[in-house]
Amino acid sequence: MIRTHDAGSLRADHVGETVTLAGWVGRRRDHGGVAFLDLREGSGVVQVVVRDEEVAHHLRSEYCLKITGEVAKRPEGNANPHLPTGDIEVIAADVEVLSEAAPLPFPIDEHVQVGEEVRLKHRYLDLRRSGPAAALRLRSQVNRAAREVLDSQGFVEVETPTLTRSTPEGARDFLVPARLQPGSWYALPQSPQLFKQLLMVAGMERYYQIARCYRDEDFRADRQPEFTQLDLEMSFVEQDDVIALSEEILRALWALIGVEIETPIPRISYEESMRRFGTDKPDLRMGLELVECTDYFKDTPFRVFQAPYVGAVVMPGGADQPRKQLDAWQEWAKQRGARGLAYVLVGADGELGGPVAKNLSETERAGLADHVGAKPGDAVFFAAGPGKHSRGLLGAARLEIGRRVGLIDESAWKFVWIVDAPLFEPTDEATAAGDVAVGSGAWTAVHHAFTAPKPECLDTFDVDPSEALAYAYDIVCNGNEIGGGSIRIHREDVQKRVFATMGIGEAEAEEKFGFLLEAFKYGAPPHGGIAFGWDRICALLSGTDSIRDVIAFPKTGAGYDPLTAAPAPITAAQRAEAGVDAPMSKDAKGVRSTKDEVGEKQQG
RNA sequence: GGCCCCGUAGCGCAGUUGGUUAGCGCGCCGCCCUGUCACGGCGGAGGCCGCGGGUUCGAGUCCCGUCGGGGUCGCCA
Repeated sequence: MIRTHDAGSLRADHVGETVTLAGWVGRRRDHGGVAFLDLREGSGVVQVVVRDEEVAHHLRSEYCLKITGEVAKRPEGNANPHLPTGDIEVIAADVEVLSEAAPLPFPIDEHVQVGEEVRLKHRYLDLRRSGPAAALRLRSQVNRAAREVLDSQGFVEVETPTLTRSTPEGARDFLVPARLQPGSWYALPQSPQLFKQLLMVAGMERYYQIARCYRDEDFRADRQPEFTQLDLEMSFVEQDDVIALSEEILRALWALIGVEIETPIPRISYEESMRRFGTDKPDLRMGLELVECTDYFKDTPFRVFQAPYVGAVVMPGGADQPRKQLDAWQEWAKQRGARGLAYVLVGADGELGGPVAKNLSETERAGLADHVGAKPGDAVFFAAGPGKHSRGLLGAARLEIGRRVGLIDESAWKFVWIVDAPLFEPTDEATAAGDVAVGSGAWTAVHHAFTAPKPECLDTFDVDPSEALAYAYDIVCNGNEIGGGSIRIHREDVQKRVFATMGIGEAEAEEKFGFLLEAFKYGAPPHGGIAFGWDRICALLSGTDSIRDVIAFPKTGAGYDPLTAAPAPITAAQRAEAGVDAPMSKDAKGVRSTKDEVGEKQQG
């Protein structure tokens, strides 16, 4: 090693030692006869004193230096209590410039705000800053902690292919041309789902992988075209086993930031979550639940409330909002595809105000505040219409209210399992939104096509798909879904019935998943697993809103990498060699259309 | 794909009702400074106001389009 000590590790007991350090010039304070350099490297920062003005004068920010000198106690009154190394300094005897630095595109400084675009373009400089660097180091610890838990439980870490056939999650695939078979393409995996099930058939019994996944969809703050899952699968287990293991992993992760998760983590059913919070990923850092009003308004004269579902959510202290702000709520609702957000204001005297109030009957008005739990001074927002949509709107309103009124306990970590989700949902969105039972055929898997029905639904799931519950579980933290999994189908006959319910014929199933169905013929063990959204979990642990902050080299919203400028055009020669333009064979056309159809039916 | 916000010096931003030579802070360059720690002082360089069109006597400012970034809905285990 070029250095003898880590700069950040030096303390008062090193005083008198001669050390050699290597790192970067942070801030420098040149007083003419004496200059102070903040030498920064992975372990931290230490102040170096250079008394030779000839040496110090030409040093610049981010020069990479090797410094030899003696550790000295700082003169009386000159200690810096803000620095771990603040009691001492290194008196430089020799300064060697290992590497000069050009003027920087942005300052490497803690307290200077820099735009994300320029940071990503020079991400290697961004990562010299303590915040971004800490995020990557924490992520490394997260990986280690998970591996320790899984290793102690006898899990086998297996790498699965990234050049593969499309897996059936339902997102768009990234495709890679196959040079040796022009016209045929690999797909990058959306997840290792099928491979991990095959590993169960293979008798690995306990598999895990920190797996890169690829989905070609529109991106968000919490989405990247390539992202990471902690993916695992276990044989001979039931839901409780996977949940127990998951909780052990989560405890180990949150312990890294000094948080103890209480286990068992509470579980609520999908139905209950939708009813109380209007979402399948409730943020339990705040109370304020939705109030069912369908029965309350069953004889209402107000036409808007003559709907299959009417619900409400209270905004504490919302009655004194100016008209402008109440109008803004209407805009807010319209942005989410609703017609508006009906509201009633409860006056200080208990009298109801707002445009909706006068449309209600005398009795309805009398008992309303009581029914929804509103106090004088509160506002009550209503949504009426198809259940799913209305609940979704109220659920979003609940969160928005929480943010505006400050109901969310930002210091809390609230975990919850969402269990007993429906196995299927109607393919037709309009029908689904209307909550109207549909007759036959058009069903799609809520989770994915390999999720087992709960044991009690095993006989009836294809007779009455709307009532069938999935043997699935999602883990939610502070309103973020951070993982989800299921017990899988391991019987060929059940798998075929699920495919049939989804309208996937035998030929299609054979074409698409023939290798899996074949595998299930040879003594497939019962198995189940879970996948955690690793980027999101790391972002939560780092206290950042964007997963880009916990990815070493992230892409922008358009899937562009500002650093390497990928994706980039290819040459004509590359095109020809890759076989991108190979004519489509008749066969290929057939395969393609089958694919499209299946893909569509398996959305969600 | 829809909607909202933002593009002004290397970075962060200001720029009035459309009106002379487009500013401020940091950084950068030069000189000075022996105890600073977001050191300080003096001086200096640095601009296709994202791009294209339009309105106007006159556009950083108003209008249309476009590109880029961020957010959000759709989409997405």
